[in-house]
Amino acid sequence: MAMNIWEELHWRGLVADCTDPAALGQRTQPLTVYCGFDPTADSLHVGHLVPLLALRRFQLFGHHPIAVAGGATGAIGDPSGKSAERPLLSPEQIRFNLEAIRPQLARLLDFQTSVNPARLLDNADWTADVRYLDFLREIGKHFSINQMLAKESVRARLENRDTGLSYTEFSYMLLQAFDFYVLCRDYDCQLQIGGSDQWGNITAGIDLIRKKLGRAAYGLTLPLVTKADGTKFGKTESGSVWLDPRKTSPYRFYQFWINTDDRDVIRYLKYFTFLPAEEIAALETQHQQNPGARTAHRALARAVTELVHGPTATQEAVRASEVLFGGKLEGIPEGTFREIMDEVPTLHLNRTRLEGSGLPLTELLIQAGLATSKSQARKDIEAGGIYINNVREIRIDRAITIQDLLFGRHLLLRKGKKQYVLMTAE
RNA sequence: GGUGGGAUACUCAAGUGGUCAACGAGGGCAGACUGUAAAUCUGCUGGCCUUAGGCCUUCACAGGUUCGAAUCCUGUUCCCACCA
Repeated sequence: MAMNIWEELHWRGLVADCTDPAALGQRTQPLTVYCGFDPTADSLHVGHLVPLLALRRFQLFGHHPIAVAGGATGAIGDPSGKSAERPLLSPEQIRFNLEAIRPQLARLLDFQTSVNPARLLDNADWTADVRYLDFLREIGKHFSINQMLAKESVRARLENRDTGLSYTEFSYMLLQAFDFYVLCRDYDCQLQIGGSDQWGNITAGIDLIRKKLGRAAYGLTLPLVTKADGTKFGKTESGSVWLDPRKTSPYRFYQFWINTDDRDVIRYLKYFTFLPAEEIAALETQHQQNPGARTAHRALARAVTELVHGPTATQEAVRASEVLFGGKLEGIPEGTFREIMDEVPTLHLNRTRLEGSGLPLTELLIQAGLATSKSQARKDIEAGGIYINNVREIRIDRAITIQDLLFGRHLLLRKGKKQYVLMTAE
């Protein structure tokens, strides 16, 4: 049976809230839907995938998606969900971030299809030249301070006397409402989606549209991605998981998904992949019968990595993972090492340092970033947490020499279960 | 402006002259068990030295008292509470 987008979003658990589920659920006509992405960093991260993929889901069901890169809103800073005032980004930084984010937004949407091609817009295009007085008269007049103060996102900040809220960030809501209004007026956009923290901003836009255009517009928020252990989604020891392969390699990206908590994996398959319901149901059955096989984890990691980094990079990430976590390194051809080098963090080493008595392992660990100090390195070795070429090394006075190199040039250092650094001696 | 209280390691939080590199909790790292999961248990968690152990630098900042200070005194900065 063919589902519509609303049923699709529901079974995936992607509807956190909706302004008018009845009206939207009955709509069969294609709809124009938008979501904004502010250039707060020089890359999107995994948290952005939910709304971005949601746009794609709308597109797959025949609707018209618009991704808005927030050149204007990014200059102000959204206070929603933030506990403290953020420093303003410099114009150069915003421009730089914007250019980095655009291709990432473009990558997951289809701009070629003739029926409902995606659009990528920048809200600075219709905001930058608006004069302050005009904005206050045309837009600001429609906003009631009382209502704005009542919004959760604002109230949370006002209740906290320490952090407060600047007029600038307070105004963010108006800018986003203005975006929705312009998109509705010029592109017939009637639906805005966003994270659940966007509810206040979205409804502000809906109100503005009703007052200025006398039209009905809708909002739908997506759930905040949670983790079973209560920690924040999208973070690892080394920080955020980015979509930019230069900031988070495809290997690390793949590993991030592989390491998903058992309790979250099925939910994530629904959130982050386009796999059909039957396939996810099958994976769920397999997962419940034999969680140790990690079939669902593999499917999740592969699918998401493919979406973001493409099949080739995914193949390499899978390959690297199989080699590194497959156990013994014996019998692995050198060519595989070369492939892995692009995926795993790699350190180049001057060959002469390994000659003679060699380089102390403790120092090497520091250079590789696997230890912060010599004593830490020593402790890790003593605790049995250090592996050379996947063989545990417990001698703290161990030195690395040319004899340790695989194929005369590679050395695989490992700390704990899954922190690998590949070293190459030249 | 007045009075009182506070500032301790990644975070919270003990410690009020020596036994303090500093209790405890959380977090982090590692180990065991497993499945690159969770839970549980164990060890580590300022730096340096090859271990017992030793050395160096830390308790807001700058000085001082003392054989000896995170702890006492003086000044400085910043926070909080109450009163104006």
